[in-house]
Amino acid sequence: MLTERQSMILNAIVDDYIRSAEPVGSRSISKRGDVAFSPATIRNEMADLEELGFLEQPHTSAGRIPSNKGYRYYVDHLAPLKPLRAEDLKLFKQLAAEKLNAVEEVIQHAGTILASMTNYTSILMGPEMFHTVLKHFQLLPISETTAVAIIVTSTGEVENKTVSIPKGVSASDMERMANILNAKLAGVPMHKLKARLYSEIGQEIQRHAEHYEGLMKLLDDSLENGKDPKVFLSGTTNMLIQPEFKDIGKLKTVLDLLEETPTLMRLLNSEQRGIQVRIGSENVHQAFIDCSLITATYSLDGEAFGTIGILGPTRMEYAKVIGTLDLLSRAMSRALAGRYGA
Amino acid sequence: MLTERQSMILNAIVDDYIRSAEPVGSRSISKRGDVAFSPATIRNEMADLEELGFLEQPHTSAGRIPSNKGYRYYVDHLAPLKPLRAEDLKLFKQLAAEKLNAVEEVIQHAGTILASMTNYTSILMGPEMFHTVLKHFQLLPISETTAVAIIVTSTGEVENKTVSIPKGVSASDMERMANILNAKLAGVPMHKLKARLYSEIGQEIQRHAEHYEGLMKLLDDSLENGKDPKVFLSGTTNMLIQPEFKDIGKLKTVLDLLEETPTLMRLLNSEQRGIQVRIGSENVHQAFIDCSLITATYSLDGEAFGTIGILGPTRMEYAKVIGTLDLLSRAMSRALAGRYGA
DNA sequence: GTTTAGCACTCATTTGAATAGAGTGCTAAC
DNA sequence: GTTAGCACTCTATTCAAATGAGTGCTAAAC
Repeated sequence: MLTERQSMILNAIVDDYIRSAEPVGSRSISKRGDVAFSPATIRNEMADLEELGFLEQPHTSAGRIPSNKGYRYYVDHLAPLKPLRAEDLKLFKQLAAEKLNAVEEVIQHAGTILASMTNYTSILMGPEMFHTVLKHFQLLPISETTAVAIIVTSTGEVENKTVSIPKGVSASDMERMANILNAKLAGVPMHKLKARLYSEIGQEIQRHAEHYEGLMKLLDDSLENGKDPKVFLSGTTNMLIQPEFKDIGKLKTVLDLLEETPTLMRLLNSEQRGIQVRIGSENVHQAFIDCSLITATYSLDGEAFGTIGILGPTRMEYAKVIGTLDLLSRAMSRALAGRYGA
Repeated sequence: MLTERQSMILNAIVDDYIRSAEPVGSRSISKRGDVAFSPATIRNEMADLEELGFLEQPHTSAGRIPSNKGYRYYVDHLAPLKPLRAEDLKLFKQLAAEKLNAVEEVIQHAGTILASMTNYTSILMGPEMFHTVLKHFQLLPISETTAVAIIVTSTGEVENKTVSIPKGVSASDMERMANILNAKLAGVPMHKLKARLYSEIGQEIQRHAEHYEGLMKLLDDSLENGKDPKVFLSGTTNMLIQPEFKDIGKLKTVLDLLEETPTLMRLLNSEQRGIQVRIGSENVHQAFIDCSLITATYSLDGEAFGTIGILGPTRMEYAKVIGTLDLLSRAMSRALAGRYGA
């Protein structure tokens, strides 16, 4: 689609623009050395590239900036990942070495590493609960009217929810319930718990206790939580240092969206494994129109998958970020592997 | 210290400035109606007030703005709290009515209400653990090498921590440990748990098991968490809409500090009960030099205290915020009262 | 003695014109 | 096909003048 030279020039422009955040002119490209043509020649090519939609011109007498299409081409034809700097690698090693026990700790730590290494905002999602199974269930009375339901999953995560105790249900009732649940539901995937509760536990409970309705309500409530993976953010304030967000309005739109966990989850989610780059308007959400979101997936014992991502301006250091995400997602998969059997 | 008239004028200036964020001149005060003097008279008083340190002048030909001392006077002589708007009261009623079970849910919800009502940033701190006592302890093996320690407090909060199992410790060992802890430490205040572990549980464990060192380490680790109250933020992006933070540098300083939970906790903490106003440099932390922090305490069954606070620019709607905090802290105390016995 | 009208003065902000500079597009020469 | 040269466009900068909000002071009015 593009000639060798056009490709080189586009590459040089994107590179330059990523560094400087200023429209780049023909002269500066010519001087870079890697494209040994005169400014005039480069100008001709730039005009063509603009016509093809890879470049844009803020105004007639300015240099060119990459369009979304331009970034897309750049990313798709990115040179092989360059190795990370030694100091960055050290951080990864630390992650692997550090004795982090719960999955969530690993994730959170990875998030801060990611944000500090890239100077962008990191968004990490815990593993989907698809392959996570119930390890232990407990129902603990706190007062006359309330109890705490505790769910421990195979990944070591502990979910809890306070529920109210229906009238007439005694502490021993609850203990029996918990025992039944543990016996019948341990090892069942989290997202199937509720269905199993009705299909298998229902009649059991009817046999053992009187307050069928109340108890079922209690258990149903107890299992309510813990299906949705959590979202961890780090480095949100890094957004402030990007010149494209010196406009506070734009900034607020983005930061506000970052607080909306459910929307964020929808944006991060994708069936696809591996690295994914969404540039500018490729992001469905209006608020991310000036942002690029790069995500990678990590796995937990090759089964459950989680997502790690970086959000930055479209003018993002793609090469570095993609390389970092790639390595970190592997590092995470490694750090998590084997620790938590299903 | 100030004459009646000076006081009125200062009041008018602060009021005006809070609304407009612009230096206010003698003329506009004169036209307000509540200070029926000519601009010239008001100018004289303003000059005096400036000399006394209550006002400042950005430059010679500008109006005056309140100094920290001016705000302080304003706050200390604030007119009796005006009643909230009907729609705001409705939000409070909702808080009380809604069936929120865990203390943390109540706090979090109160935080969002607070932020949306005031358009500032709300900072809420859970009740200090001073009067919270241990309700239940559990140690649950997850894999060969790791276990989850679960601590349930009298307030219904569930803390959990993943710990590694020392070599040679069996599942039954752990079960016995948990039983001992429950028997001996239930009802003990959270902040005393560790001390009691060593003073009372030590020899007990020595008698029952072989791996004394490993077990003590395990239990010590398990109790590590859960002493510190949590901090909840809401409406951080409201900071962006304040004109005083259109300077991104300043903004970042503040937002960065908001991410530092421990520092935040230190800033919020105070022995004092009731409402407290810290204006500008009265805040110890450099980052809050242009901010005011207003806090109120709520109680949980009259024993444990938590803090709710609002962070905004020094040019803050003090009357409204103080009124809101006052009512909300009472509403929270009410909403929490009686639900969670010690 | 207190209050106020009047007025000269100050200083930030706005406005507009002139200028500089970066970069382009086109043409003609190499 | 490539490049030097040049006219042209448009933004950003600079500077001076105009604007206007607001003050401080003085002298008159109450």
